[in-house]
Amino acid sequence: MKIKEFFEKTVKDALTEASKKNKINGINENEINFVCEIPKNTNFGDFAVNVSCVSRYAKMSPPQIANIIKDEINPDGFEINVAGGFINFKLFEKFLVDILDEIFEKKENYAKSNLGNSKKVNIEYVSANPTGPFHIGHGRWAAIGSSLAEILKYTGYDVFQEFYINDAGAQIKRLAKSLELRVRELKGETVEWEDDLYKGEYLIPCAKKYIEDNNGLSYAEFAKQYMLNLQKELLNKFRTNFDLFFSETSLYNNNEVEKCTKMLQNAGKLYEKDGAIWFKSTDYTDSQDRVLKKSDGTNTYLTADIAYHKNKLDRGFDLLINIWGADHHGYIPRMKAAIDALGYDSNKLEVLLGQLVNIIENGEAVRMGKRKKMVTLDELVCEVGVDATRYWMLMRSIDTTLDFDVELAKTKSDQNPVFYAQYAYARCSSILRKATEKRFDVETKTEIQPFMSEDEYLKLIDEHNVEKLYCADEKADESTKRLILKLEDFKSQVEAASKFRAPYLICKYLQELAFDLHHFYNYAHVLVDDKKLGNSRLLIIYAVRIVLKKAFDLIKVDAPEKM
RNA sequence: GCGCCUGUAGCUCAGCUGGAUAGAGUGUUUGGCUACGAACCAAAAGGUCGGGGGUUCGAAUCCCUCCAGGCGCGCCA
Repeated sequence: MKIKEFFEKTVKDALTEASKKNKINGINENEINFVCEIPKNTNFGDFAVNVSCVSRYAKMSPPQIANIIKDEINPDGFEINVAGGFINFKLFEKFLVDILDEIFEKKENYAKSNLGNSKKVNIEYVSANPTGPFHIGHGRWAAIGSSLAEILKYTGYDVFQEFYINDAGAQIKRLAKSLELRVRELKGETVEWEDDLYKGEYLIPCAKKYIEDNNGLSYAEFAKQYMLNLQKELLNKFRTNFDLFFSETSLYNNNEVEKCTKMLQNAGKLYEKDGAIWFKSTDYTDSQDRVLKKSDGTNTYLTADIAYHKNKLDRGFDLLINIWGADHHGYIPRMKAAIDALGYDSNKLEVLLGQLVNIIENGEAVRMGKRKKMVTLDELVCEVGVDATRYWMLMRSIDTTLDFDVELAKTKSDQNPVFYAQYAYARCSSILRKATEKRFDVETKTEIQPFMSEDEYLKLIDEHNVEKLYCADEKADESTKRLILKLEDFKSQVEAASKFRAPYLICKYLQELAFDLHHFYNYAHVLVDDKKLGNSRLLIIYAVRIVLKKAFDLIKVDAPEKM
């Protein structure tokens, strides 16, 4: 059990007891939820529970209530004091040792949970058109989707990751035309480009390949495959691995679009107007009805997408998570309407709306667009690296617009917070290496023997017997306690990241844990002569390293042994 | 006009299931390497939590309203 939950329960049980003894009256236990938190001012204690919320039922002042509850608690392993409406708890060493024990026992499974109860989740993200290279915005969805998938898996969901290829529709015709023009250009022709074509230079190498060997494929097929392969390569490099690339065209080939439309018709949700077929989405929460079949006989994007969502639901997923850009927000009601109209439960669709990424160049925001030259995700990754790019994309809540200053990212990449956290990991690794290496004593100018032998080290880790956490140094002891409590907090953070679909919480946690480690390092020398103390501190470093590694794994960022 | 998101330190952002003196990074100023990595740490300075109402013992947090910015409101995808 998490420490916070333990104290919440402790207080609640004490309240129940006090109520039984009629020391407190008038409470409705179901309505009282205590929240345990870490006081900002740690002089009060390590944890605190505010009991003021009881006062409105009990008609007593918060301090009175706090004292009554305090008397009902039998402190074991901690001490209690009351200040105002707060009951403060100060932990004894044993609590901290228990935390370290748990980490050593669970190792790379520390903080793992079954929150998701093996629920089958399909998470769909990026889903770009195969008409051009990814821009920086796609990088945000790739980073968030792939990290969220890791977090959900770690908290007990059965996760399936999917990429929807928008390979049908008018944009593919334009792509084919664009390739054709590039091919003709390469052959020496002078061609005329219409405004809505893809004039980006990325089609030139594609055209060269086409001329070399097109395998009998049409311009459309060739360009589609070429672009999709480029996208897959980059996703792979960006540590974003999908279980399935689902083609929109396949829905047409398998008649699924038509079948799905027919189902809507049978449900009485379609009508004809102005030569087009409309879906009566206003029967649900949409603000207007939507066209499924245009008057020229072709389907809209929505029509195939509805069939796609039906397909996903038919595959037996309990939950569909889609990551969409905020510009698609108006699309949610019509999709939910379609799911309900088909007889499924639209609550199974959960759309995470991510605010967009602004590119800042020379201090000005540049509007994104595929048809003009701009920084691609690939270029960015080449310049600043996968780790920094992923971290940058993840570290803010998806509710805030991300301003991506390309110049800053390129020239000052070592200011990226990811290095701060990675440094903490490298530092831990270094200390653990140093423990069994010979060292140089600067005063005596002699070599001194290693802190411990390899065998002793292995035995220490294996037995992980923490004998002495505290010394007489107040700063060292304080930083020790703080660091270990931060390790315990990882469980809460992973759970919250999963529950709120918020990978940025892991980044935030990494910053905090790294800070506590650096702080500890500054005040508490690890390899000290006091063997019991030194061994215990070495074990703390080892535990920190386990937790840092796991946090990095969840966001798919490297944890370097050296930097 | 309607819908969603945002407004907190010079800048970038946490905090938003209501609780003790509103936090971090960065920038500025200052101090700390002769033991395990100074890519670090410590200290100072920096705030009408966009404005105004309301709810209550208590509001950055909840409700109402106004203001400002972003995005959307297609027989585009």
